[in-house]
Amino acid sequence: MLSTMKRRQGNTQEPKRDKQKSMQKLLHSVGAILQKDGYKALKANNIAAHAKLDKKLIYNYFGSLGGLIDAYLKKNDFWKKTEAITEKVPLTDLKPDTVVEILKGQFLFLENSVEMQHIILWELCEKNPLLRDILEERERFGEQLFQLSDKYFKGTSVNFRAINALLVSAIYYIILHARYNNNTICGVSTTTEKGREQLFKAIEQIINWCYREAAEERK
Amino acid sequence: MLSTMKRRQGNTQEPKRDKQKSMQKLLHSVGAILQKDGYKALKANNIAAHAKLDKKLIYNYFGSLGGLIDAYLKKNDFWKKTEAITEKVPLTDLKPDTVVEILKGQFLFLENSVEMQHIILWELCEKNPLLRDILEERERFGEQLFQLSDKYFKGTSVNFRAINALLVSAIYYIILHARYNNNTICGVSTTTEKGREQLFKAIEQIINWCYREAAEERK
DNA sequence: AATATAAGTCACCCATCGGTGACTTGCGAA
DNA sequence: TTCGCAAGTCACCGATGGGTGACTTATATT
Repeated sequence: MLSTMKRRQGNTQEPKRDKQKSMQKLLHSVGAILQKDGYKALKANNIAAHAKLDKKLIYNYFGSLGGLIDAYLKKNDFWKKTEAITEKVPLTDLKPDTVVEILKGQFLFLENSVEMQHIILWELCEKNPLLRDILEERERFGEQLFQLSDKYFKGTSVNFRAINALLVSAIYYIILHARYNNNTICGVSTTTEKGREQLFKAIEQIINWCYREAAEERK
Repeated sequence: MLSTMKRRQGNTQEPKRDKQKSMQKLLHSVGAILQKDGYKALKANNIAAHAKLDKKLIYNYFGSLGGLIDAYLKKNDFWKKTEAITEKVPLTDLKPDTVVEILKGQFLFLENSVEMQHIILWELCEKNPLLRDILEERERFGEQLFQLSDKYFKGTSVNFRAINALLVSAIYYIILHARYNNNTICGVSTTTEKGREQLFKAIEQIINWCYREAAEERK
């Protein structure tokens, strides 16, 4: 006992057989593969090879391939990643500029997060209760934001939630579309800086129209 | 010779070995499977089983599984299916109501065409030159429409193409999303009649804002 | 009726998939 | 130092994937 303690503390070498570390490696490999090749590449052989472990360990530790992937999805709260966007903006009011900033932030975040793209694509392609949980969490967070905007639109003809649903959906589709099809949508390039500016400006305009319309009706 | 002719004409039975018919069967099965189970189910064994033919014929007639699928995509001009939506509307002018009708039509058509949903999903998931061709054809057709709207928006701050790019993208995403996730987006249900009405109204409002803004700026 | 050829059938190849039983080996406790 | 057990290895399973060689059979021509 003393000898093993000594050896562990004496040199920095870690034990070669560490269940916890192996589990972490597998979970990490799920994320890496998801990011690199998408959810379709999440195969037992792939993951084990990436983690440089035997695939048997997937079944020893997580029961099944699905168990490992579920564990990965549970561990990483993806909605929190999107929540981080709104950390800089104040959460007391929801002025037009703030809304536009949040939507732009969503666009830029999603554009840079290949992993998030794959998860959204995954949600569109397959029925998975865990993926639905992620979506519902995201909805709950969004609802908090919308409650701040209610004072502007209550009693007006502007359905601010519906308009944002359209804009958020548009952002999602456009980014997914741009992954493999670098052509245009309605003549607007989705991959160039110029096209993105056009889209941003359109979003800004729509949001401003919402607030203007609501203000006019309330006069 | 006479005997065979007689047999063919005498009874209505067709020859059992008909290359053209077998090819048609295979092509038709591609469509049927695509509609029923999506592009992921387009396997050689599946298609052959559905057509009640040996899978060898796929390779005899089309060279490969990909060749068969490509032949199917070439045969069916999918953009023409979406074009049919606009057949009822006049193509001389593009008033707000007409644009709204076209967008609503896109929504309803896509909602009912499972095959089209699968093709759009396919476009998002995989790189395929033939699928890109379909998209480009669709773009060319859309551009014809937008040229009719230029007189309203030229020289104004309204980028009508960008706003329509957002709305069309939103429609696509919302319908794909609704396939497996019957929850809400930004609090708006995507599967109920009520939610759809909210979205339609929002689309209508945005389009009207475009024309109003352009008219005001031109005064 | 005989025959050449195209149409269609069938068994089989190899790669990959998720998953497992039986084995070996390193670690920690006594 | 010994020893039990968990950690890890490895060969292998059945199912399924795309694809093919060699065979049989129907059909049109002579």
